[in-house]
Amino acid sequence: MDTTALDASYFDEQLYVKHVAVDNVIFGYHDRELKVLLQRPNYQQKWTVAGGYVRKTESVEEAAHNIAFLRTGLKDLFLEQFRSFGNPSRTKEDWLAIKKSFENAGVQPPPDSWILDYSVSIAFYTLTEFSLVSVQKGPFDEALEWWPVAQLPPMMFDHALIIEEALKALRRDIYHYPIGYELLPRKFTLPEIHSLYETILGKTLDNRNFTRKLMSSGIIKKLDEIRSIGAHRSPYLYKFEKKKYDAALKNGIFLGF
Amino acid sequence: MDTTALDASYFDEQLYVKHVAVDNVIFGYHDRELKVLLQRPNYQQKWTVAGGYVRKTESVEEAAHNIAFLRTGLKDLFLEQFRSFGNPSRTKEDWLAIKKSFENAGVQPPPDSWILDYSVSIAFYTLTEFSLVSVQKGPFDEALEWWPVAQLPPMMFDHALIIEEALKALRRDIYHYPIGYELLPRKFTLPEIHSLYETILGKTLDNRNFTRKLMSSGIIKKLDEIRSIGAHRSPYLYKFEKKKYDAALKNGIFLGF
DNA sequence: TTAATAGTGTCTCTAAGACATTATTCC
DNA sequence: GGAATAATGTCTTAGAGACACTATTAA
Repeated sequence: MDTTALDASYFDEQLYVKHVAVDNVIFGYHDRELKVLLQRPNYQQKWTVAGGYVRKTESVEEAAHNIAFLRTGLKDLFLEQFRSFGNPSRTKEDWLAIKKSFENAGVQPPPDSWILDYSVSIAFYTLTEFSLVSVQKGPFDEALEWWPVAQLPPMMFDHALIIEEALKALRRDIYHYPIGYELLPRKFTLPEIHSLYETILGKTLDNRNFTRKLMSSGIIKKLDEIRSIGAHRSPYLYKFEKKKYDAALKNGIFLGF
Repeated sequence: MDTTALDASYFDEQLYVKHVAVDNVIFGYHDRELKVLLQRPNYQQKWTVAGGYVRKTESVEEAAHNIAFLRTGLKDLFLEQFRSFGNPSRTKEDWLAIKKSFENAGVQPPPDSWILDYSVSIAFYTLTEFSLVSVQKGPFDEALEWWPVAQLPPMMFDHALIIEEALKALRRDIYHYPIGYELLPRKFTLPEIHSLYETILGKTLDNRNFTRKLMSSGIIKKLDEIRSIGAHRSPYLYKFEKKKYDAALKNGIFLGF
């Protein structure tokens, strides 16, 4: 939230639902690291999660999808609402900096704009395959970058907390949904998905037990292809079984790693 | 939400965060039934969940606690935020009825009041011990009653959905938190807690396995007392082990029933 | 003694977890 | 053949789930 506030159209008080923001923690996976897509508004030192507001004609879920689309160019990403944040002080401290940013951008917010007031943020997280994303910063962002969740830059507002909670929700959900589908390329190797789970859960998983459980769930399938890279044994490629995957999404599964 | 809107002070646009409502699904347990505390506004046929708005000086969690306190007279109840609801049509259909209720109550809302506009509802559920509650209806409620979740009356807005989702969240959380503590009297019998879990989960649980697992978790403790009722063997009383219970709340446990 | 409900023990089977060796590829 | 990484099988153990009888009370 709060960031895309810099888009001038947000001052249109008829278009948006006042006092309600949507923040979307966009996760990506690359180089054996879990990353978050963050933006830094013009003239700001601190970063924010991808955010925006809710049009009066759309649902909060649609707003969250729009935010993801704006920054990644991708539609229909996996998206989960995990919590809302609302208290009088969560944004106060950083308002002045934000206001300055408005002015630096040549936009003069009305002094009593609702954007500067108490606002509740409905937080989502989104999963996306890293290589598909070509990040697109907004007109008022100085930067839009992937950051490793393990080493975040200084964050505005309560956004460090929001990311922390998103990560908790992701770690909870990984046991119930086949998360890998969203974070890996269509074809992937066992070591890749193994490393993904280790990264997200932040612990090592025995490779034999991991493979056994994953295969017995039936959601991935071995292909008759090999990826040749390097001076060592080449790994087989795997893909998700769409049917099993959809069923798992819908009904939940239990993957007790 | 939406209901306590009938309180005239909600028209004070300075006091409350506009467009943000809090709905609180208050669960109680009695007579081997899981119940929800519902209110019916004056002159309305349909019922609503306990709800209200957020003061600009408080957090959404505080608002939810206040709502629970207003209706039950109890503080510090177990309270979980489980989802937010926001789309353009969720309340539309029932606005006219609500407006009528405003007027019947002798209160004339300004025609463009934010209360009638798009509003997002942040939904919580609360657990409370049935016998402790003396329900207190608000000035604009015609009724405030416990209803069995299995047989709900006609509900306003999307409140049937909200209750359904609250129940899903409760069923999810029952595996991770020692829910019984909030819904049972301080001293209770094994058949009582057994029946509580069966009711919430909507399935029968083998009494021997249930007892074994519950006791091995250590969160309840057998007392040296018996409750004498009826022409049959009298059950022992149990109580929760506060320390183990607090640890379970904080760190989560796994009760795989 | 009977009717009603409370309380408890054992067996089986599945699956989680611990653990180490062999296989492939390229240099 | 050596270095690097991929792949795979077995044993042990804990716990989930199925199952039925005995104990207590009061009428």
